[in-house]
Amino acid sequence: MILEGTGRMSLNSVTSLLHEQPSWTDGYPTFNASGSFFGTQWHEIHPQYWTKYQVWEWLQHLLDTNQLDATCIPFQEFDVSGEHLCNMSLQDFTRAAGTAGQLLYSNLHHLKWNDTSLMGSWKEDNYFYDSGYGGTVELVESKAYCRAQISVNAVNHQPLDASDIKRTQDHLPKSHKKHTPRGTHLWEFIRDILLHPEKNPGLIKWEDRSEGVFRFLKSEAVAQLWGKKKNNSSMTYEKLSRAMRYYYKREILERVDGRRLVYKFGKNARGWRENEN
DNA sequence: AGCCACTTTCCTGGTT
DNA sequence: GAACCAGGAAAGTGGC
Repeated sequence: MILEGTGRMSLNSVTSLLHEQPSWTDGYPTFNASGSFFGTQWHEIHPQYWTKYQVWEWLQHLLDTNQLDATCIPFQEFDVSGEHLCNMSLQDFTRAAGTAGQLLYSNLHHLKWNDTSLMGSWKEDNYFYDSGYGGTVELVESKAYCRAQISVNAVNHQPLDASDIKRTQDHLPKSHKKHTPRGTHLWEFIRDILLHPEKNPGLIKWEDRSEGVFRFLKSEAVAQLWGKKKNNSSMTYEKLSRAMRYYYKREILERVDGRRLVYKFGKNARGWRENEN
């Protein structure tokens, strides 16, 4: 699993995470054979024993697999251990995360009562949301879908199955079904690194946060991370940047002249603004 | 099977 | 000269 796009955490917790993870200190994540930062992945053990970081991973996994907007889950409300998490009531979840709290509660409930040895397959199978392509899905529609997922899930009190997915998709406008690749697109991958720099520090930074201007600090490291995500070990910044340039025409990115490694989000890029509703 | 969106790969030529 | 930028052309990939 590639660790991209995490939630917001307090500076203290981020600092403690950095201390917990020596391999992180070079500014570019390294992975052991299981692909985990800490040796044991969150889905391999009972939620009761999750560290704060694993709680965080679980939240991120829900966002990633369901292609939910990062604003759906307030990460700062979940700077807690697995034990604490398991003691939280539905009301606690709702208070912490609003409507998304029900989704979180249901998923956690499922994990708590299922054999952890089965979680690996569950983890792979519970991808029940494909985003629209190229950032053309309006955020409002995305949130409506998010609500649809939550309501279906809340009724069942278990992860959505294929029929749930079908049912939910049937309520979507036709445009949502046009092209629905799994996983994020390049611009979303870049956006998520920017939104959660604590996960991959020092790779890309905002130059002008409000204008959506950003700069690559370690261009080849970003390319390698992108390649890792796409299972392509020969990815280079040269090739990644070609894909970036194709975004100009689609207005997902705007050209920034004269500044090396600097790009700017365009009007068709979603989810990068601080208070995007 | 074929279309489509989205890259990926390769390239030439230009700029910093 | 290395690193980056611009964009054409074509191939590859995966969903539908």
